[in-house]
Amino acid sequence: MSKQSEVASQLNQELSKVLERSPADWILVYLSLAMMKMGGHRYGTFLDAATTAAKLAIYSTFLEQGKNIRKTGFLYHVEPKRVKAIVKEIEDAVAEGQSLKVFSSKEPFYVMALPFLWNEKFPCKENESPVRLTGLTPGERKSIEEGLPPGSPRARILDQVEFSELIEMVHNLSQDELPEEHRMPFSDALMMHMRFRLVNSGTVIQIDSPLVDIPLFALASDSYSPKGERERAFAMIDDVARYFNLLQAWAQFKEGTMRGVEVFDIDLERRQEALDELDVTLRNWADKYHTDGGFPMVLQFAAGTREYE
Amino acid sequence: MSKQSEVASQLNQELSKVLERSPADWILVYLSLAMMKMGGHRYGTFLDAATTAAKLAIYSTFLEQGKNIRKTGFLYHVEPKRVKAIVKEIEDAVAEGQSLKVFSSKEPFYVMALPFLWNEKFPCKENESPVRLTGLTPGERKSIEEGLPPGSPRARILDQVEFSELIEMVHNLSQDELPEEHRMPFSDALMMHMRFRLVNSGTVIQIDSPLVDIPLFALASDSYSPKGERERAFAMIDDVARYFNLLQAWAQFKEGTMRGVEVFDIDLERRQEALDELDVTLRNWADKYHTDGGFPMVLQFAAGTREYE
DNA sequence: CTCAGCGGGAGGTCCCCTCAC
DNA sequence: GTGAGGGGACCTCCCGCTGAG
Repeated sequence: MSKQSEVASQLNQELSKVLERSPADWILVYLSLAMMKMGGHRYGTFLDAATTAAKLAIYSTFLEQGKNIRKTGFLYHVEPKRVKAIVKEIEDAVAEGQSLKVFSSKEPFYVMALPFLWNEKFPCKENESPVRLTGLTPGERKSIEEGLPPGSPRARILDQVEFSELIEMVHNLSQDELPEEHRMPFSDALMMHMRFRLVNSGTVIQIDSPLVDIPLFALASDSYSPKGERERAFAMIDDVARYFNLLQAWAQFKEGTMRGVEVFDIDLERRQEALDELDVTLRNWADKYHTDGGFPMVLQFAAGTREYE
Repeated sequence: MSKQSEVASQLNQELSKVLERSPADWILVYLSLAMMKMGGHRYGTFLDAATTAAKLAIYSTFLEQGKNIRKTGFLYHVEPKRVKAIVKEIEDAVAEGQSLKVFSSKEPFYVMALPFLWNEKFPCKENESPVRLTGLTPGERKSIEEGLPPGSPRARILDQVEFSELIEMVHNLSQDELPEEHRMPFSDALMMHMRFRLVNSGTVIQIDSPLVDIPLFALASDSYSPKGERERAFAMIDDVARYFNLLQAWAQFKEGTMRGVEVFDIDLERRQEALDELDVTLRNWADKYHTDGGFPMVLQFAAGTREYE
């Protein structure tokens, strides 16, 4: 964790040279870090989601311009042919339901669905040992079991073949929900990707026991819920999306919307005091004006070190 | 403006079906709308910027994983070959300065640079008429001049050929700053794109006078500064980037950082009162703790209608 | 001026394979 | 395991062209 933070700050310094503080670029970078590094989405998934967003911007302009393909194409430097294809793609998606390539969730499907499928396909009965390898003494089984971190759910420990089967199952399951056009066939590369991701996210633990010469895999978390930095990363995305939504209303001069930025310098010894007071003040403000059954409102705020100018 | 808002809200409703409220997807959509529709960036520019952001996430992980190409590739389902190319690309960019494809500014270069180049290449002297077409009576010249909106800068009015020349010049100027690898040759498609964008952004006005059978072009704003909805759209991007930056510090449990969301319902008659009070309260809070020469801090907030759950 | 179709090239994302350390 | 190389499939972004309303 601390190593990650170090690298991150080092990276930020290097990037400031390259990006030269264009705010939109920073938004994209923050988002990619959150979705790929924290969420574990594929590189291609991020690109697809971004492409979809850009297509929606094109479609939006297409409607505004009175469904004029050529004009829309000129405005964004896109071929009329391509504009037409994009419009058709989106209209089909609206008509038939989900068929655009989007993130659709904070983490990839297989990361979230795997624990359930694991217990379903490889159940571990009360009186059985989670370790089912042949040629092991009860003592050796026990030592492997005890090698697991405390709090691990009671689930069977799989060998590489079983684990690969499970991954293929969960992959096929995730593909079932997708439309025919953009399903991905299962491949070794995909398998390795999912395996690394599951281990990296802490959902699965890989055991390289000296007792057996093959790697074993154990389920590490039963119901899926990220902790700590990962959990906050997801909350961050939620907040930013809502905040963006609020500011968009503000940018359109909609009534009942307000935004503000307060820039100031503070004595570090009073910083925590100030933040605590801010928290209380805003809660009181919201409480003061709250009316049951009233118009739905939200206030978002964030305070911290000023890095931008 | 109102037509745009109508279409936008109609679009939003359609999109909610398709996107199924994944917050990261919404962030991308908001960003694409702001950069492409408001900023006037090309479709390809948005895709390139998003790709660059994803590459940076890969590079970041590459460093964290001890410069292990293969592992990085598995984590994001990217070929080792491609990882290597991405790493090289970024390291070259850091070493040699700017060479990644990014937005780099809120609006494309040519939109901002054109007014200056216009006055430089086609100066309009004090005692000359801005209209330089042959075969027009002084009265006809005057009627064309008076057709311009008030507040237009004094600049020569160009015919289609001159305008195209000017566009090509500003395009070449913008390409000079780019590295050799990804320069775009000038093309008719690009010319039409820039022409539509300049007119659409209000920087240039197209005059289809009945007196002449060819379209004329007039400069509409001298120093470039967007107004109204466009101006707010850019402020919005700034705000979101800073807010994202603050939340990232919060997600990493950095000290002196705070974020909050207050959800409440309000009596519509008291809404404006509440927002005004909020504004004053937060300004007072910042003033209260401000210390000259202290630690740099920023507070951001936004309040409005709650649409998300 | 708009819409329609055709051609081509370049580069990227994906997949698989082998070989040496 | 890792690095480094080969291959091919497919899609998308760019460019150019011509012809029908």
